[in-house]
Amino acid sequence: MDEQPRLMHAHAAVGMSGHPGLSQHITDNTGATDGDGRKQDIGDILHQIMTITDQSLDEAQARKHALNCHRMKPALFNVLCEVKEKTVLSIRGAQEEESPDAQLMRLDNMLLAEGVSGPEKGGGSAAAAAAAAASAGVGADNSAEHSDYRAKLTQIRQIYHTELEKYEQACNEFTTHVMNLLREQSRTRPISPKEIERMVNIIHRKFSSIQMQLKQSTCEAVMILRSRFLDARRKRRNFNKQATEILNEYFYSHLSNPYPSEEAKEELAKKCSITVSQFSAGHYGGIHVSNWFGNKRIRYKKNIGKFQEEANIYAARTAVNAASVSAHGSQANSPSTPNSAGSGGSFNMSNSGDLFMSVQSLNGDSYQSSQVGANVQSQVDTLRHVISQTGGYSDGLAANQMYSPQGINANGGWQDPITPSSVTSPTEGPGSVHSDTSN
DNA sequence: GAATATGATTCATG
DNA sequence: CATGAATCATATTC
Repeated sequence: MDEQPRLMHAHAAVGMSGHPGLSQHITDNTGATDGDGRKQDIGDILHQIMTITDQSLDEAQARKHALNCHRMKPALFNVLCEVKEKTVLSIRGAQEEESPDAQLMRLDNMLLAEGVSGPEKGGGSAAAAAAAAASAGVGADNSAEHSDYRAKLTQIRQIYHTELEKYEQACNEFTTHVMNLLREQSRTRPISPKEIERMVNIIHRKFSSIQMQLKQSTCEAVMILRSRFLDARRKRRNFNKQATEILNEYFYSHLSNPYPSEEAKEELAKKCSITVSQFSAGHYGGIHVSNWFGNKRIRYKKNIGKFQEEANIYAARTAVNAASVSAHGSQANSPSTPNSAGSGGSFNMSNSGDLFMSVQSLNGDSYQSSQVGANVQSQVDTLRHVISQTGGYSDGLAANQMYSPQGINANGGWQDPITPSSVTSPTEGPGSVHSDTSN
């Protein structure tokens, strides 16, 4: 393929030689002699070609037609062909690969992840939402909370798609137009299919760069939208009363082991979100419940006294529930163990109360054993609370005593449930309470 | 507007 | 990876 250019020098020379006399021989050329006439002819043609862009459309059409029919046309065409081939050769190879490919990929991925591009709303929304959620690192929240977000996203998606379509259409139109033009021109000047293809490629590249801009701005819009909503989500929104009550209920009725399983969390989340009204509807997920329990545990432990009242309240409530559920057994109204009242204030204080020892061991068992144990434990917790309430509620000294967090550590409450052996009285002084509750 | 409550996040740990 | 602990940042309260 590289050998061709050799032949062209001659022709090129002819073409070149025509130029100098170009402007002089515009007059008629009909009866010219061989040498002079041809030269003049060529000059004329070339001139016409050169000036064709300056003419009006009709004129140009007419001229074009005239040129096409000219007897010199095939020869000139050949010349052009060869010159072209040469230039094409030099042009070829300058096809740089697209560098913005990576970026485009990123944009595409993001759009896909955001659910902007990709499958349409219908079946795709779930996957899109999942992808979005996954990318956001936020659990699978329900859609209620995000309806606004969804709506805006849909809006963006629509704009994006219409624009994309528009671009696509424009691109196609333009491409076909150019192709037609080139095809038609290929009768006049040499245009290889490959060249047309190249042209189309160029056009496509141009349009794809436009598309990239579109994608970029779409991404931006989505980012802004999301950041806004993410911020909104990040902003603290308190659980409403019902939810906190539900959570507290669970917490205090499982005080000795306030670690809800995944299912329990889910259930709690569901329960909360169901009983919840408007603004935070659907804002509950396992994550929130986990957060809540995490915070609750640590804060409870940090300052048990502060939560005492609350504990009593919820304990009583759940006790009532438990009672109603489990036939009887709510004779807790009779605080048979006054001793336990004091320690009862702090459930963890595991003083020397036999009851608590047994309870603890019970707990220890229940950790490993099946749900039966859990149930029993729950009941035990409840009862404990009731006891503490009925017994220790009146005297404030209980509240004072329960400040000692040693109870938790001592009886291993949450920390080391499996080894109740640590129940043995702690050597640690009660003074450790105020370790750093300064917050 | 400071003080407190509280949900979320981050980081270390086992 | 779930949890505890510390911390952040906002909401609520006074």
